[in-house]
Amino acid sequence: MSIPKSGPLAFVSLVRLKGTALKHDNLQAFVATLTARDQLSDRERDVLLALPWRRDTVTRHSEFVELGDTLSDSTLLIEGWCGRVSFMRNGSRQITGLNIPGDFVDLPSFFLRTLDHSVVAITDCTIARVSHDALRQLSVEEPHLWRLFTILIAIEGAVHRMWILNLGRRSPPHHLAHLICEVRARLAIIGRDLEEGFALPLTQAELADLLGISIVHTNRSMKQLREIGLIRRQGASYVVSNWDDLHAYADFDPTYLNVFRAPR
Amino acid sequence: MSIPKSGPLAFVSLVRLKGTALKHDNLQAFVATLTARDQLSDRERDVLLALPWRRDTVTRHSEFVELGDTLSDSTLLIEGWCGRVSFMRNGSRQITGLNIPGDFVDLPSFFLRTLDHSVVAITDCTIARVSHDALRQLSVEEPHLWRLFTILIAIEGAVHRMWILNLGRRSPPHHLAHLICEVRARLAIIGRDLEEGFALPLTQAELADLLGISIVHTNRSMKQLREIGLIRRQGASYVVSNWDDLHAYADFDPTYLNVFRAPR
DNA sequence: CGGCAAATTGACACATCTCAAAGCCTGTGG
DNA sequence: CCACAGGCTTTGAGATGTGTCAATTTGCCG
Repeated sequence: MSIPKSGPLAFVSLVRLKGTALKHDNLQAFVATLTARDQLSDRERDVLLALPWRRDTVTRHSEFVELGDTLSDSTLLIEGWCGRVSFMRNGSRQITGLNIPGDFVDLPSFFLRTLDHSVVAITDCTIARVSHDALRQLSVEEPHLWRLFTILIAIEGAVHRMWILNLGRRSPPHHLAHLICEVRARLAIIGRDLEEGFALPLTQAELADLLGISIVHTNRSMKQLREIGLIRRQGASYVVSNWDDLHAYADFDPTYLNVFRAPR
Repeated sequence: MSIPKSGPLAFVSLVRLKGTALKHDNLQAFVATLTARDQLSDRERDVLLALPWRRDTVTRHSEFVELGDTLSDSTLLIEGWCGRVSFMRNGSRQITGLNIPGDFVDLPSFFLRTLDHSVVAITDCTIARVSHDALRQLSVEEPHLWRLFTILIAIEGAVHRMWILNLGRRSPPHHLAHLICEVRARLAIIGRDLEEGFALPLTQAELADLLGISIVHTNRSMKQLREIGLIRRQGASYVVSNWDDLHAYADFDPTYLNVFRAPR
């Protein structure tokens, strides 16, 4: 694979090759998502850190993986939120996945070559890229670690199925409530759940694209949760009054997130 | 792993252990889904056939993988259609995936241990089961084959994302049209697309659970496609008048199915 | 304080659901 | 060969849910 000689691609490569080395705690969230499913030896942690990561930052709203790109490296999200976005020809968008720190955002690109969707930064993000070549080598030398990566893909599949259920069979307020529960459960895995509340950094327009409804109706759904007393406003963000109530309302069962540590 | 001594589990095991040997062409569809993505050596084909498959049949409407089961083997679909079904506590169902011959239905269970959904036979099915132990061994001895299995999971993820887009942003008639296009494209991969038409063996009630709408509205959506002239009735089933028109109407782009042969 | 993005609201049109009744097809028994 | 039962499809009518448009309010930041 040769480096393109000119044109926009050359620029892209330059951008991709910059980036600073990774500090140890940059991988904290990633290690947490892995160890939530299986034990990691100290050696394996070192192997992870020793990968040729290239740290980089990305500003809100930038589309750092574009639909149809043929990628040569995969991106790990270190800090911030981003979302998978699918488009239709008529321009409407649907958020098909939400990623938080510790998510290996486009591991699928390693397998699929060309991605079926874009990845957009919802907040400013810190990311780290590794080359597919390095991953390929890892797959040979570290079968256990590699198996865990595959499990992450399988888990994302389970999350996708839950979203399909949410879209197909839950009313917007229930869907929204379920989303809040899921996000909080996933934040808990990486040790970032705040008991007092939750901060969804999503605009109501973005939430609408996630819930598959209009902005106005998103607003009304939020209002409904507020009126039922499940969430309260607190300054700019919201607070969940009682997580048990919200779980019950949303019919939330975290089993699909596969959070249990077992040798696999 | 010992065989349970009594109770329903004993019965289940008995059922699972029966089953006859696999004939060569039973794997035709599976080999086709693999070779649509990468070349397979003759040796690899032999390895696949040599796996300790146990052939079995399953009748329509039976739920042959149940939500929460902890499985010790994975199921390949040889003949017939089945669907992944997710439930909510209130009993409503959502079909979160559709499987046709050649699909490795619960490969995910190998990674997840306990499944987040059920698998239901939509028609009478012929299946083949392999033990997770055999798969584990394969993963060590046949890295290339194994990588292809992982790719199948990643592709299913892409299909899930398309379904999320369909549910969130396509109107029921467009969603239905898209489904028909997808099914036909997937049947083509295994060499079973009929130029003259299509036969969705799904009841309108099942289609409703897939489209996330009511039965009545499913019927009206079908009618609408009929009135636009995209499909015609022919006896009990339907015929697509013009696939190009249907693709255009559904905004169908098969890229997400990842049908191209490349070394991976 | 002014400006801007985001959130909120009201009014009305359109989409979808529910309930209930008919119609249609197919296999079965007389 | 006909009548019938049962499962599926189709239709109508009224109740709800959701979208669109357009205006207003809120909160943040310089």
